[in-house]
Amino acid sequence: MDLDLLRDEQEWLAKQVVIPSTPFDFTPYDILFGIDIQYVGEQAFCAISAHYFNGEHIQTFILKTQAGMEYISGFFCFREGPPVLRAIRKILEKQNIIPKLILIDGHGIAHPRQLGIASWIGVKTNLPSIGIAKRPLLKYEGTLAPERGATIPIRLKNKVVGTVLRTQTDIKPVFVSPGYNISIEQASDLTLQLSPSYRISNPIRIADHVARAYSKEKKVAQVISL
DNA sequence: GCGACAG
DNA sequence: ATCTTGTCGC
Repeated sequence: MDLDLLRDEQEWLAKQVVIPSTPFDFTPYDILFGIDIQYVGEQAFCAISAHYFNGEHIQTFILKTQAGMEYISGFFCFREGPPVLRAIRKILEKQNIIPKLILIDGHGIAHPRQLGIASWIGVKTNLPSIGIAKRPLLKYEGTLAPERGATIPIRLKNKVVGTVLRTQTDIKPVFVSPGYNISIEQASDLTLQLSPSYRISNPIRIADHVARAYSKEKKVAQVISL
């Protein structure tokens, strides 16, 4: 695998990433997607959970497809991106559902080359996206207060690129960064809103659950196969 | 050279 | 991410 070439590709795509400084006005009945993948070897089970911005669950979709390549830290977008893109395109054309925002496991611009999986998806689809990771990729300073809603910034070369966010009191935080076309602050605010009960946001949590079940050959009611 | 390393 | 046992809690 030619990592130098993939690095060039990431740097090229990073130039196309737009991060506004002001929030966008979403409507309670705009639609967002929560996305997660489970792997069995190179088989990828991609689940997409559709929700309204008020949090209400609409529908869940599943697609079994091939991983983009092996996993290499820092190059996750090339493994997870292609399967996700296939699933999104199938929903757009076959289900006629168009999201206003995408939430995905992993980082956005809080990445050494500012091109995590969320940014890759955002650039490829031209849709606003947020990356929410369970572990940091960049070092950060400071101590996070124990209460739900507490935040501290994540910096890259003295520039703020994301937020350490505590979604539940006394529970480990998550690491939020914009993927594409959404502000750092709104990315954090929306993530908190969409995480009413658990550490992981509901849309991603449901996608994780469905992808996990299908990766183990188990069926889940009310899931649409793409 | 050594350690660290999203999912 | 996956590999794995017991265990705590709703």
